Amino acid sequence: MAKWLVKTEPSECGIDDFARQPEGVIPWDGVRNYQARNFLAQMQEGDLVFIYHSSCKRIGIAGIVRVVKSAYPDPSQFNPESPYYDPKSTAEKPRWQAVDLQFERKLPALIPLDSLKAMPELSELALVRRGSRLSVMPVSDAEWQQILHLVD
DNA sequence: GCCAACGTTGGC
DNA sequence: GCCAACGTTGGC
Repeated sequence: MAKWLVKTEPSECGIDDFARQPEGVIPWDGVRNYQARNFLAQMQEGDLVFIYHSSCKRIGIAGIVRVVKSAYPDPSQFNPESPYYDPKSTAEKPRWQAVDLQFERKLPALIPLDSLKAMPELSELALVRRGSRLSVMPVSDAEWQQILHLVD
């Protein structure tokens, strides 16, 4: 079972949006970066995903969700009304993928970005690399454990 | 709100 | 294929 991290603005869709409907499924769509998309496509049912809050007051890892449906063509790419509409995408050759995510748990406390940056064990994690804008990234088992040790 | 870093686009 | 211009990301 692989592990991942996704960035999100909590004003758009944060861990509390998952917690509010713990049985519900939230499509993770709108990813429009090829590297991030390639990681999305690798996600398997049952994989665990850190939810990272960016561009907000309290930046950091807020909780964990679970992949409940592996990659499928992101419907928003076909919808002219959507901000994620991509006119170059076709049903035959969709460019973008989405997965479905479900609430797993909130962390006992938010893990601030500063704490993550301070850990030498995480220096390879794209999240803490200078200037990294990757919004979907793999997390190794070792990194996952190191991160959880900060709060569990 | 600022701005550095980055990814994408498009002219050549 | 190069690279300048542009738009976006995201921490501060």
